[in-house]
Amino acid sequence: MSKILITSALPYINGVPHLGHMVGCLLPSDVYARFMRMMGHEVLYIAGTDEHGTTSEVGALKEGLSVKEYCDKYYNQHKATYKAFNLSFDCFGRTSSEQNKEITYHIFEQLDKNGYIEERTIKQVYSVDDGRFLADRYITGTCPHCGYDKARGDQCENCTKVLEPTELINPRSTISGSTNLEVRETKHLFLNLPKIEKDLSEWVAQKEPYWPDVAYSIAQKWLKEGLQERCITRDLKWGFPVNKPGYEDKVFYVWFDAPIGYIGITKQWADEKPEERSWQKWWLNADDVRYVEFMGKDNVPFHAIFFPAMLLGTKEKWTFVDYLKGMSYLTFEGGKFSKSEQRGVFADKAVEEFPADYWRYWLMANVPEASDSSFTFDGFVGTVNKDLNGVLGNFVSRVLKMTASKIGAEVPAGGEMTAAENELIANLQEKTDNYLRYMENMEFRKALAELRAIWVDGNNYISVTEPWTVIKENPERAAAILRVCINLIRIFAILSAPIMPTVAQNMLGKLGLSIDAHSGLKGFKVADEIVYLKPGHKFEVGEPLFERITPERCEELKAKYGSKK
RNA sequence: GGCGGGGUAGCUCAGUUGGUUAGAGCAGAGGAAUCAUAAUCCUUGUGUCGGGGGUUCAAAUCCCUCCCUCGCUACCA
Repeated sequence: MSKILITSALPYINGVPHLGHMVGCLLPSDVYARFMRMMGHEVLYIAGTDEHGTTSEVGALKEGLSVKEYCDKYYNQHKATYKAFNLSFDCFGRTSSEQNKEITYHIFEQLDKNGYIEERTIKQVYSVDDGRFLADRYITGTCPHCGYDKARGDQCENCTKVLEPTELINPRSTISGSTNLEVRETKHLFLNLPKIEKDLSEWVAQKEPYWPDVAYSIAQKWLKEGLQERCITRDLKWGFPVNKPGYEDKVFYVWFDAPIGYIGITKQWADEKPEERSWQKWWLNADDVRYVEFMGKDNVPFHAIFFPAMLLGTKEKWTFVDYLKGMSYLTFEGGKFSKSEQRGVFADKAVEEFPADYWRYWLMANVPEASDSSFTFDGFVGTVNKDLNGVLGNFVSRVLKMTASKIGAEVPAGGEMTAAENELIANLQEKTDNYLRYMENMEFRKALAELRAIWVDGNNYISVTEPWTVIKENPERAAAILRVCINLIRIFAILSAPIMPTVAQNMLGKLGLSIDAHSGLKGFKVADEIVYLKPGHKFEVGEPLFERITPERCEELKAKYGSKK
């Protein structure tokens, strides 16, 4: 057993996550956490909301709430949505917590003490009417290159040219529309990344064999171009006030305290039961911890470069990421998810339409590992009807109904294992080994393809052995076949549990078992598991595991969620 | 503009230390079976591997170039 620390990139507080967010980091991290627990490891699985920054302040303004109220509201919404998706966090915390403040201050003090913090005076656009400095992105104006009148201060979306906000013609505040803007000087703190660069390069270099290509190449790219000093403070109200004399009216940049949030949230978790939990055991001088991070590809530089640099600069022995799983994006019916355009399925609506496990299965089977992948309702409906209803659900149904009607609602007695069973066992063992290996390596698409192939073997076995025919002349043999099939249901449930926890429990429930009572996945031996349930063990047929989705329903969904522009 | 990912069957995607006839699932076609949710099982692929050029006995894979697409580009997070 080893200690596995798992984090998912922290979703930003503003708004409801859509399926792309779910599959980009939250869901795969949950599947991995559940899997590693079933493999017998000590897992700590941490996530939470990322709350600071201008975006929350503006969002709160629009809703007429204080920033605190705004964040409380959306924090609860996030939490409820993830619960509905069955995400098994050990703690779902917040970057605005007192614990995170404490650790952010500590890390800053260490960086300052070690000479990595610099004071710089910069010029920035100030909006007099808004009473705040504006980030480049919050300034809109006419592009000097192409004349597009909604160009942002950092880049023109029309001609894609990178801009300075001062280049814009007729600049105005995106927040209020005010044109009463002026450039003011303001003093800020910078993290001296060039001074840390050498240590960081050495640290990245030793990671090469372990990181996925995407993550490693992105990290290399940043190092190759050379790091610049990075501003870590902002002129805002919502954030942790900077704990350095002369900076009391400024806060830390959201990206400074957000990754520290992983540590801060771990402390939130520990503080719930201080007598038995310790955050340091996971984060400081914790040689026995393997740390795996999940995130979208846009987040890789922050996790591969800036966060490790911050930790290196403290000269303390923090837990650094061992494996960085960077995901590509999920598109919706070939386009982007867009809340403003009402395109795409958002997580809270998704679980109102179908049980979470339908989504969990489809998303994990199509997770964008190597490149962007595309959600389509046709694909989703096809998968639910074919894989879940046809292959898995129907197998459970045909086995239990046949046994109940022809023999009785208990595991039948009699008969022996034959060559057909030995072949089945060998076949399943090979596929199970593959499945476990893929899951351990976080190759989720391959893992799910293998899991599906395992279910297919069940239907294949029953087709070949034809117990419905055999029972007429050789009831003993039919009993042996159906006994194997009922045990297959249990095996399928256990193997599927990390991906579809509720379905797995439903399957085991039919057999009068609980998910907690199984023997785990480590060293899973099909030959042993296939004789686990003995003759006489009662079961109930119950309701079908899944519901089919009709073509009409599919069309309704497409219309409802804006598949057609 | 710069950098990175991707472009493979009708659809969603595997596949590069260069090597027989390029694969899977779905969809389509044919068949088997009738225990089961009109479910299942088997069989079935004439693909300019984005275009062009090059290296090589041999290229989806390596090199050059062009096109399309997604992302990043340090003050969105």
